[in-house]
Amino acid sequence: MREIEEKWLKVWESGRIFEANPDARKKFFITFPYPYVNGPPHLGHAYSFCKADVMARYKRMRGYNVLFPFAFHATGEPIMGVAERIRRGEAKQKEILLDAGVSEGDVEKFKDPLFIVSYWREKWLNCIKRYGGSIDWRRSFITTDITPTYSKFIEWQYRRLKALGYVVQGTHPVIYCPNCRSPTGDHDRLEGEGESPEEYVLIKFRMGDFILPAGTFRPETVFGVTNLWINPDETYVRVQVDDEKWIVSKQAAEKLKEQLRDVQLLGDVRGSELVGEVVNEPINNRGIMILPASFVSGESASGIVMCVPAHAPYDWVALEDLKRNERTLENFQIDPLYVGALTPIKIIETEGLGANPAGEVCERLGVASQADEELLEKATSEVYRKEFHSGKLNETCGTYAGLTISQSKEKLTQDFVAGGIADSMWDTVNKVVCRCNTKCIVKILENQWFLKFSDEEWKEKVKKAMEKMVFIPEAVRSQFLNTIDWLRDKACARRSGLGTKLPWDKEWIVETLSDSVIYMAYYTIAKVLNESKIPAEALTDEVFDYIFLGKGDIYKVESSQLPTAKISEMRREFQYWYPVDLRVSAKDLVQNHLTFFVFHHTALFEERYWPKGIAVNGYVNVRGQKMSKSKGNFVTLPQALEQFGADAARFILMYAGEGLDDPDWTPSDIGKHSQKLDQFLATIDEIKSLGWEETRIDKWLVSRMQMNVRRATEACEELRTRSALQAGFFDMLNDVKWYLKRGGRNRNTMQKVFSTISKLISPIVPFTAEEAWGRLGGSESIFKSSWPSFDPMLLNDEVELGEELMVKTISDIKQILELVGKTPGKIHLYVAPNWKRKLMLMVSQNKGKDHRELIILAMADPEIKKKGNDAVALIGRLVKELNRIPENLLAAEAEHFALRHSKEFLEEQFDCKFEIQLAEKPEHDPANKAKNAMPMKPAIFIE
RNA sequence: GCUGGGGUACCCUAGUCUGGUCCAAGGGGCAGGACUUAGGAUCCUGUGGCUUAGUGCCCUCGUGGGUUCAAAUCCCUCCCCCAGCACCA
Repeated sequence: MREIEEKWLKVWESGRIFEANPDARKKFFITFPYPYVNGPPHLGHAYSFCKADVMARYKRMRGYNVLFPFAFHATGEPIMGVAERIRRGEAKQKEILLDAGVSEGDVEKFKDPLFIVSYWREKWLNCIKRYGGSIDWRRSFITTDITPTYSKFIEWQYRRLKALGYVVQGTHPVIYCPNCRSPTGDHDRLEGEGESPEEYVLIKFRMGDFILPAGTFRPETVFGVTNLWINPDETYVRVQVDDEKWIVSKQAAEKLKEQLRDVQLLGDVRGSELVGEVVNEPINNRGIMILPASFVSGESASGIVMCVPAHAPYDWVALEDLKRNERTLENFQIDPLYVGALTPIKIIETEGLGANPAGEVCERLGVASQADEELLEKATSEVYRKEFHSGKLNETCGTYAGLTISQSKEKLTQDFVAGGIADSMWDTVNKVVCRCNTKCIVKILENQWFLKFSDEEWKEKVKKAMEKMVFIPEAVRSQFLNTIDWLRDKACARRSGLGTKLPWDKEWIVETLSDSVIYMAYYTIAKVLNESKIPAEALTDEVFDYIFLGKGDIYKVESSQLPTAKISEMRREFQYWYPVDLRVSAKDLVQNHLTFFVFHHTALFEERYWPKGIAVNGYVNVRGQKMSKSKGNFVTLPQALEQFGADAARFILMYAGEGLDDPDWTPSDIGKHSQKLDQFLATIDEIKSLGWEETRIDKWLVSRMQMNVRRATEACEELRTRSALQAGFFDMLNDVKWYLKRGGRNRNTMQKVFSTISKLISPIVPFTAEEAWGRLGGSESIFKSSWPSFDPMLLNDEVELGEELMVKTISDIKQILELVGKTPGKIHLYVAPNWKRKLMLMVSQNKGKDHRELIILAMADPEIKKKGNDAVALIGRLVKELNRIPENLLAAEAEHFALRHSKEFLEEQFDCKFEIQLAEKPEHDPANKAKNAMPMKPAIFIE
């Protein structure tokens, strides 16, 4: 197999058959997201890439001029991170590299980020080539200022976006590590994965000059507040916040400082000192008491919580606990009668919940005390869910009565804030800890650069683009549309890492997801840039404007030192290749990269250059599990190639899955499959020894082939590679098997069938297909031949039905033989008469009519009428088995002919004599079996 | 939690939109047989249970209900798995 690979790689390379230049043909531009080169390709890459390669090869054979380029991504933090860790001599990092196959000597060189990039680029390049990637390598490049022309391109992109108003400066809350002094992304966290900043509403309770802001997500509950909770053991502080004096937990004060507040500390105060004080709630100015609760944490929001016992199980239980806890009440000198008199104030009416929803649910679930955290969680979510979905605010809530919870939330918040009785602060619901082991907070970043994805007009444009786009599978469309809706402004610049500097603010580097969205346009000109060694300085904005936007006059693109011929060549390339016809990627990029890709295109390019299609696929599992280094089932592409070879790897992956499913790679199955390919080649070598005799079965095979061609073609169009292999390979070969079994021996037919199979599988297993094509007599690459076409003229229903009849009859005979357990001397077959066929068709065409009607209908036919009771009995049976009536029937004569024609074959199969008769006038029917004959189901008698 | 995709036999999977021909295609595994000195490869047969000179019965497509003459397929409940949820590639 290895030699075959080498051989064809050379042919492809020297024939330059994947190098694409504009010509008169229709074009097809397909791309694969350039990989981030901080490691070797793994099976996940191999899977998505192969899908793209299959499409590229398929389209070539369909007559398209296909451009499939490839490049390498290096911007961002991780590569810098690796270099940094090697520089610091981290053993773990070194081990990771050694594991990935880096030699001891090279590891040292990983101190240099540029070395890392070139090292992995080299590995990738060789690997993709050997894998059979049909790439035009002349257009390759590496991002970052390793390729200064690329940086120029990105600068152009951002200047254009800024001019359009799509890059703006703004403020934004992020989870932030005070120690690292930088935002803490999900993967940078020891704890709190998936947490995001949440905005708490702070309800302002007054206590003299001071405000105690209680944090909540449910501002409506202020109508049902009975008291405030404070943790007596926490430290609180008096602070000046902007122009008000607040009391909040110590931690809250620190957080507020990072949230664009002017915070001045005035002094500490123990939580216990606050307990027993009375505050005024802001709605009706009722005085309510501050009571102690251990479940309140200073870490969470303001450290002050409203108690709403009617609707919050925690509050209800805590209050009940407190009522019973005489010692605590005494300690804090709280009047037990006062506390005892606190009763839940119900503010939400929900069907199925009574006067005290929280209390009732707690009682039902058996919550005994505050210590029952698990049960309390359950109770909370139950009450919340019911109230949120079907609850309505009651008259306690004044003008808000009648609103549902979801309706009221936003309105209440707005009104309260406007009325000065509420404020807000950001925090995370659960604890987040940075990799450096520091607890993170929410910080509001200022003067950050954003892509204005929230812009409604922009969103509309993207939706418009997507309306016309092809999505493979179609199911992902809704996912994209959803993404557009929830997309908010996206920070597009960072302070550190590799990449292109924001042209107008060199402090910032364009963030990596934001510098990789329109580079497909760069591919179209990369050939010229690479081959003509065009210097970066020559690529001014005017040049790009002309090439990509058709703006300006080529003779006036003066700021550039470029010859006009080069500029117009690039313009031509762009105009020819754009738009991108299909972008192929795994499903994890849907909500980010792929959506951004459409956003940027709609912002920058003319409508006719907007992307035309996106194909999305699943994630490769290995032995049923998600691939991961820690599970020890991480498989790199070089390993797979070494072990199985390119075609076997491609075959398995493409057969493993399609659509959004996660394909599975199970090494033990793989050897089997690569043998299938060898076997395929071996069979081709045997064709030479066949003769020229042509029979009915040749017609059958050619007829069957038509449908398989059609199915395989349809599957390729939609990148359903599994189905393509099923139809184009497995089903075809199964038919060949039957053909041979039935005595098919025609060299022409076999040549035709095997050439067709070779073509159908060539996008998936290009090496094997080339080899097969060559052995079948093809003189040049199979990829220069054209895709097989479906020819309805070669379909032959009668022959196909005849074979179906054979298969069924054989299996029936076998079944009987098995039951009887005797060796057959002679087997008689009786073909059903035509009136049974008529009756069958009549019944199946009159579904829904009742028995009587059918009988009347049947008796109208003189031929059937003659059969009288037999016909009536048959109608009864047919109605019962309505769903089993085959759609296509052979006439009795055709059936008789088909069986007689295959008599020898049957005799060979069962090693006994066969007699084929018409059931209507059997010559020999001692067991009276002939009457059982049914169309497509001859009666059988075994002697 | 939110959004999207899923759960089919020993395993991987097709079928679901458009209900009936579905005990449910295909591949793998396993078992038996043929060929071979043997192993490998290849080929054939079998792979829910029962029953029978046949075209039959019962049980099965995550769970539990419902609609229908008829449900893997349509509707509802619940459970479980995967991806994404952003300043990170």
